[in-house]
Amino acid sequence: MIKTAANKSRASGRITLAMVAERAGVATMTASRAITQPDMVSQALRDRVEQAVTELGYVPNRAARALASSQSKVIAVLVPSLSNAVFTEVLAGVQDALDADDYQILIGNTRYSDKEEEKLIGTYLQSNPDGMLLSGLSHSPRVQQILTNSRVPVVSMMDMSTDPAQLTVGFSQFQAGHAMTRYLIEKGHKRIGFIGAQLDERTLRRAEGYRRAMLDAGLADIKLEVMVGEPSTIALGAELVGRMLAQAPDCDAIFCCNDDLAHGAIYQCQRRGIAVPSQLAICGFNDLPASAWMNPSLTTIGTPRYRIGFEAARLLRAVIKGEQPANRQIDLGFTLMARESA
Amino acid sequence: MIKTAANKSRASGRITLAMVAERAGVATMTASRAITQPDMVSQALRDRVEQAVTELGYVPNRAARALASSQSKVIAVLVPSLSNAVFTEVLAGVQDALDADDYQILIGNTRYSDKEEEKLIGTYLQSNPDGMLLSGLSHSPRVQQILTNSRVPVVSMMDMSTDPAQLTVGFSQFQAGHAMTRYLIEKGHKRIGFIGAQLDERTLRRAEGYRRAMLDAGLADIKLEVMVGEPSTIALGAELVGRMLAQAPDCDAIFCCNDDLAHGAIYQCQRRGIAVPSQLAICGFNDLPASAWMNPSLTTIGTPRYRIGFEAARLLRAVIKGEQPANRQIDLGFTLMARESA
DNA sequence: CTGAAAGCGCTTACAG
DNA sequence: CTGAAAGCGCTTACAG
Repeated sequence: MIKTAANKSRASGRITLAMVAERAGVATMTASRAITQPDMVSQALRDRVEQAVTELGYVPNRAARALASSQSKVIAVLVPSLSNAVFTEVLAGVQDALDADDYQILIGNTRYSDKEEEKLIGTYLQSNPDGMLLSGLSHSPRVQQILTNSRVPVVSMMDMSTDPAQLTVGFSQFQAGHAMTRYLIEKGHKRIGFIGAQLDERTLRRAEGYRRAMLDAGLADIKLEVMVGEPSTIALGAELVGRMLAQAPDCDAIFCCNDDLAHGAIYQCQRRGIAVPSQLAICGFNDLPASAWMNPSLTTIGTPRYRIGFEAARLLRAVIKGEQPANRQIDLGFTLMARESA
Repeated sequence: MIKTAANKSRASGRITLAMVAERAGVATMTASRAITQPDMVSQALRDRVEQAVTELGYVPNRAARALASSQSKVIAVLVPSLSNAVFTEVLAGVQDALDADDYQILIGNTRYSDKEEEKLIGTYLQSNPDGMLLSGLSHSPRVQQILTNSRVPVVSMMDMSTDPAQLTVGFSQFQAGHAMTRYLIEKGHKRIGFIGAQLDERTLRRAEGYRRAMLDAGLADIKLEVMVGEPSTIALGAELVGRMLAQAPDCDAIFCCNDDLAHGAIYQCQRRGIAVPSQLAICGFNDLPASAWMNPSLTTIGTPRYRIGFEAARLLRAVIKGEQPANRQIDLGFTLMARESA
């Protein structure tokens, strides 16, 4: 029967469990168990199956397993960027947390686009994932609808949610933006600018924190904001510091919404002969590796992105296993790194 | 029959093609065709199926499709690092090249480990990928064996191969290392150090290029090499420039095997009051974004990593489709970026 | 501990 | 252009 199957035109040519079973002289079922639940098979048969597996070079077919068990062992992770070190560290945390569990991790890059996110979620849903890890809290209505219908467990990463039902791991982007602004105010700065790019939800929340602090201190001025939708780069930071200075020449400190922009701002100041921090204080957000090393070193917010990925994956795994997590919202906090630039 | 199926305990609860077909009043086959080969179905039936799909919110089951068609529509990509911008750009190229083709891209991070690579390839083979994209030419014998047995098409990225049978997209790491060293020699430097970290195959090939040039110029000296297995970081570059200077105090130029190390070296020189390039010339490899902007700007080798990913994916796609590529080895070259630091 | 039967949700191959 | 049957390679649910 196995041989006939192999002769039929639809056979893939791969070694199948049935072939392994035949070689080991057991039923397919037993071969299956010997591989996936070895404890339930006698030592003797287990050995014979293992040997057949080795001799034949058997590789299980994941599609067949997924179809039969309706368990895909797939976890999809969506991040808005792969060129941003923040998210590659999130991914590293996710991978480390799931490493031993035989999960297949599907990494999706939404490129900061709701459309891309929708497309990726649609594609990934075809793989019937056991769970999903999403970046951010804000998703298009369609995405929310699709997610609800699919009944796939979802954990949101990066920011804290106000909805207690939502599973979330991150820190408050608003509070971090507020804390950095308070730091600059307490240093005696009065004309504190904010440079924001990409304008993703995290940047917008940081800007809200900045505005809250400026308003409360009576320092708010719309001229002190430079917001652009382009992706954050060093080159853009260099350009925007110029724009800020043109727009608010008396600006004495700039809070950049991330370190890339801040690096560009500092390099630009160096070229223009603007002393940092004495003439212009500059700070960033995320604490990338270069920030501690450059001269002047960069004052910034340290963010726990590796741990966000790690804890989010643990939380998702627990939920997939049917556990009721004690804490559905995990706030990992942030750290203000006061250095030379501000 | 469909209803009974839904009542059986093994049903997943998902909407199936059979349900769509029933709703549209056609056979499952026709529903299948209406979705995957719409041209082969009459307008009337196609519309009815489409409507049923929408009403039911049908999502195709990829595992079932893969199993029935023995076509996974999966392409696996293995890179040694996700924190290294070089490889995230390679991935961006791969994604862009495959974007329209409905391929599912499996991204694997080998962390510069042969063991991890072996493990990932084993896992990915379970998904019966249509093709694989690998970083580098050097793989463990076991991996080569597994790959050969699997008969999965493979394209190697990053370096050029001497084996004409191998599908390869990249540039010569050896020649690039050689060119940078020649540049420093022609600038009049005599005591040119080489700093290498991670010691992956690309770094080793660059070092060989350096040695060849030094040897030919009669400048070779083992004291001028600092090679360590740790991952490349800015912090490590800062440390190793100190080690180089301790080991070869008369060193007048340093070729760092990548930009991260070079950045660290420059920052360290700034802190120690060593003038770059007048006292010590420093150059790197890869031309990361910061390299053009920092002060002094970094002399380095520009590498076409986005295009490597893009062209490698195109080549793989062509091979999967059964085409005979005109060129099995695509050399994308490199560019020496002469700037302020050397 | 072991196995024969049925089924997971699709597509292939063949007819009509 | 349309469809009934069989099969992809595994696991579940039941028996023994």
